[in-house]
Amino acid sequence: MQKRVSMADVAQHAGVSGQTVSRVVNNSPRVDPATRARVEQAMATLGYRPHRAARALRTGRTHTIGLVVSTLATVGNSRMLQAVADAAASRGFALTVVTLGYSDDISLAFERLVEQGVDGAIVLNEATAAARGARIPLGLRLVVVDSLPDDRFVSVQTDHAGGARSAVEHLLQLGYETVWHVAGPRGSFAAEQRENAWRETLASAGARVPQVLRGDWSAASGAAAGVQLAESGATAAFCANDQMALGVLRALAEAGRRVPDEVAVVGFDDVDDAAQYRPPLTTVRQDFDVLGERAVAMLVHAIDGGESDHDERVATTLVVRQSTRVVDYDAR
Amino acid sequence: MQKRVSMADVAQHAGVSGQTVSRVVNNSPRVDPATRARVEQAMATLGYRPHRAARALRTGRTHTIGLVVSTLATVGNSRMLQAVADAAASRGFALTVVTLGYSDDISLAFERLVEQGVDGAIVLNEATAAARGARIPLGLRLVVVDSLPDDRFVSVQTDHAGGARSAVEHLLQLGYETVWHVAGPRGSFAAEQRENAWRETLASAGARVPQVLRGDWSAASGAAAGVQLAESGATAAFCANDQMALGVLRALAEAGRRVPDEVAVVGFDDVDDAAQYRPPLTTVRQDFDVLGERAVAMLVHAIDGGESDHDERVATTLVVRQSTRVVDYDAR
DNA sequence: AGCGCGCATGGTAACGTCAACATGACGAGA
DNA sequence: TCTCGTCATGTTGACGTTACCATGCGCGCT
Repeated sequence: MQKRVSMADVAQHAGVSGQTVSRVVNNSPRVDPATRARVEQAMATLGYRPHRAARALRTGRTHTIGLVVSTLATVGNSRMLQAVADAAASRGFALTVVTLGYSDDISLAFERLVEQGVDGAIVLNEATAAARGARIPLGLRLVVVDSLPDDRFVSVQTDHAGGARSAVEHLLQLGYETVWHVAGPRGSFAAEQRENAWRETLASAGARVPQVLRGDWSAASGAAAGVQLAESGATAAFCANDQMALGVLRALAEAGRRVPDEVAVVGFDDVDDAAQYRPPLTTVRQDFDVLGERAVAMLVHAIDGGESDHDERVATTLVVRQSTRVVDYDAR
Repeated sequence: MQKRVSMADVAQHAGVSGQTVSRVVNNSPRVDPATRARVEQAMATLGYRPHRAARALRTGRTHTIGLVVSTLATVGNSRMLQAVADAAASRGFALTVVTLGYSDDISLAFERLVEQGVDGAIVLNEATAAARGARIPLGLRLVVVDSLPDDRFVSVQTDHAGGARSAVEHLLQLGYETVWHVAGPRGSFAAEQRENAWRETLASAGARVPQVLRGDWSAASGAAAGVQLAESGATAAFCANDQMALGVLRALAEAGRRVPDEVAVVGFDDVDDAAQYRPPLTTVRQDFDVLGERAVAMLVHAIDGGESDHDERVATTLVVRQSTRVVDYDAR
């Protein structure tokens, strides 16, 4: 690796001072167009790249944001990661990823981020409770995705309640007398929101509220819930995510229940695979790209010293496929 | 944010020079145990954290590695990302993620990484060809996952050929006269390896080699291939990944073919969901954790100035589930 | 003509760290 | 006793950048 090109090199080559080069790099208006052109020419010739570490040392800003994520095993988290990565890149921010691993200790993740000198971080975490209790290092700007509102940080969330309501109402409108629910794990904000909305929608429609079944987002846990659904004679089920719905579909098939003829199933997320489940899954689409984009936008705004906005909410869309169908009264 | 604690502060508090603090931080042996204890005490009291940017500026090492990934839409890539993140964290390296987006231009990704000053990078890229042509910036240490050997970088790969062979042999041993193949996209190293091994295994068993079908790793493309499989009367199919197998399973079901009774299906990857496909999928397990761990280990070794090792290969395991079964000759 | 002001540019120091060299104390061997 | 080597520690400067202040020039106004 030959010696790296510094501002001083560019300055000498262009016959100006280092300070002027700095001004060109930072788009300062106080530069004569002719000089600017000369400097830019020199930068191109020498292949100059600003040195982020030096800049960070001087300014205290690293132009790097962190992403704290509990696990990438769920497809939703992976999709969010990609959305966040792209949004950050388009703003010239680097993204560094920290996973929680088995430890639920989010404080540890914060420590790491501070040490790495990120300007701020986005938290994507199932464990709402953990985030609440955690000590947030002073000066660490935070945007939390899917969390209870908190005055220590700004949050962005999918409209889980609205999405769940649309799913349950869809099933009720098709003629089912009630809808069972396969919920996500306790302590997950998203899971709680979806479950509550499911319960409330049933209640306000005057429908019976069955015992809630609970999984951990994995397809395997969905299958376990599916066995129970089959045993309890459920005719319509709303699953808190698509992967659990996959497990439910398999369990129902093993129990000899046909979907949608005997049992209707709805998921949440609309992951790519959902259209290829058997049968293709009716589900509530989350717009991960918008969610990631908003999270980054709000974080960068905060980093630039802007006021903390209000919290934001992103709408969902119900995607109807073949796992739900109008109840055929004659056939029953 | 109050002023950050620097070495000078610790030095003053402990009554030593900054240099001695530096030595303590870097575990230099030239420090008296008593002094070391005093300095460590001071660091703890003041809550000192080394400033990565300053260190990077001085040493030229950022203790950060980059991950270049084409997309996170495939479950395999997400799993790799998690494995790499954990392996990097356990070595005290930060991980920054760069996605390629729509552009196939990996040189652009390299530029970004160099600018961010990473010490090295791991490349996870479908587009083998793109990586070959790309200009690699001088001094950027590289470990490429799943690529043709190249003397400009070290590589780690799953034993795609071995895995594919075990899948095809499994089917042949069950009694099928031949095995169809749903391949991954052209230009993907992994896809090519699996396809070639499939072809060779059939050939050396004296079996007919059917026309290859091709997808793009997505479940939707698998479904398209599944339609063709049904039309051509295939009785056994080996899919280049699990997600395409999911699509194949649905297409076969729609065409009225029962799996495994009429058609046997095998996948590749063993993603978490595969056990909940209908029927549960026989598949070739890739050990993503080992793959990620090895990639990081080799990269860190290279960064520390070690010699480039030979390329490495990680073994696979065939996981037999219900999508394959011994051919029932009587029933045919 | 003299004065002040806006504008382009330059000089200098500092961000926190670490490598290289310098210093000083102490003990062993001649 | 003198010298030399070893070890713990201190001093200095530099990595590349930018904030702050200084400089000098030209122009318009009194």
